[in-house]
Amino acid sequence: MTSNTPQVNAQERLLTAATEAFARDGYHATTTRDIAARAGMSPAAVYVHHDSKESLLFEVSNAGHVEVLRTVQEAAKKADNPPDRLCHVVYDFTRWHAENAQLARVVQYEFRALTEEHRRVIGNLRREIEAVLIEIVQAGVANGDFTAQQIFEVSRAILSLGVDVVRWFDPGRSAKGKEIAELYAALALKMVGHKSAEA
Amino acid sequence: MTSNTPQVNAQERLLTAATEAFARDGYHATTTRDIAARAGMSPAAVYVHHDSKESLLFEVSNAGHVEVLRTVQEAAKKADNPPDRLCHVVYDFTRWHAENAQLARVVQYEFRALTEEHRRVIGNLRREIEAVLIEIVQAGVANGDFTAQQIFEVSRAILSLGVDVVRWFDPGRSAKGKEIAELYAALALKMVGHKSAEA
DNA sequence: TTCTGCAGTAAGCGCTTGCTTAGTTCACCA
DNA sequence: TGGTGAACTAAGCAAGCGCTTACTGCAGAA
Repeated sequence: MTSNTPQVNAQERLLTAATEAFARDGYHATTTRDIAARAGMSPAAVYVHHDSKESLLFEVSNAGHVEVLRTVQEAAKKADNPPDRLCHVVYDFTRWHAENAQLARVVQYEFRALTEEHRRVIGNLRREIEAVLIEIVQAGVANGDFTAQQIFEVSRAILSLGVDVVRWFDPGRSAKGKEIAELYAALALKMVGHKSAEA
Repeated sequence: MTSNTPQVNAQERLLTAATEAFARDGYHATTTRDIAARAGMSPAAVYVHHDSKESLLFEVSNAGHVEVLRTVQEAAKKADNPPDRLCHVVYDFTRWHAENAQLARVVQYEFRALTEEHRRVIGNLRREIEAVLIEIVQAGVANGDFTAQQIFEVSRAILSLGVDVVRWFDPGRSAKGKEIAELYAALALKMVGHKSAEA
């Protein structure tokens, strides 16, 4: 790849640059000049492809949330009994947050920087993501696999584990994402009161 | 209290104003003019009492972390067997995050806005807070109360529950802090593999 | 060869930022 | 009464912000 060959198109390069910058410094501490420099362009080039700094954030956040939703929805299809479905969802959810640390950081920490309208869109995606987990816990309680009393609260607590990974995870120094994901899947089973979840 | 009577001294008023503003908008989106206005002063008055915007953040963050550390240390003294100590620590830690939502938000979300030097100070406090939990889990595993294999990882996961409360907790609409704290204490017992933790 | 339109830039506008300066007010004390 | 120091402010500076404008270079169509 020679110096003049663009690696990918400019729009995609800007989204990658924005993700890196927002993850590193946070939305408000990132300048449009930072983003442009990371993408190898002049500050004005940002506005050739995107309406505003906030719309750049929205595109990143939206893409990230869609990825998470798709990830948990597909995980939920990997088994048909609640305990195994729960394990797959928690495992994939957690692993996604560890292995996509930068994007995950933007997804989880920059919600409040969005405009009210964009917050509504992202809020709906978040509710869909939660719903996948809640539905599994409900099914497990209904058929006697789980003994949890407070379905919504326990579901949210399980998601908290994965979400909080982005706060402390360090790709270099932490355990591998797979290992954390495996542990959290096992913890999730215990939290919902799965029969054989005490080892 | 008449119009001219200051409610508390100016320095304290500024810290309260900063906490509110940082919690609402985040550090980088808060202006020193916001803070001054909330404290009922001119923008310049901030600098009579504090060196910089960042030092204001540090004072708030430091005070918050010290409160958390004291809270968990005192909770750990409320019992002498690991299961009860774990319950007290998780209960008080979680409840603190719910009932001090604004301060907790600054504590958990603005760490990266601190200077490197201040991050070191706060980092040490965070390690002390974690250590209280880890010590209890270790003691419980040592004496056979708990069966957890990965002590550090499980301890951090338990803290994640309380930390993540600040992301979704809404004093008006969520359940009471006490109820969440009680649930999380029970979940913590299950997570460490406490014998009678399956209900 | 001329025209069209898109990608990109240099320059900079209007505004806001954190913070400073020079000055005022006022309680307190010798 | 006059002096001192602390609390506070009006005004504003230098720098940086998001974003715009007016322009250039160039690939492809006519």
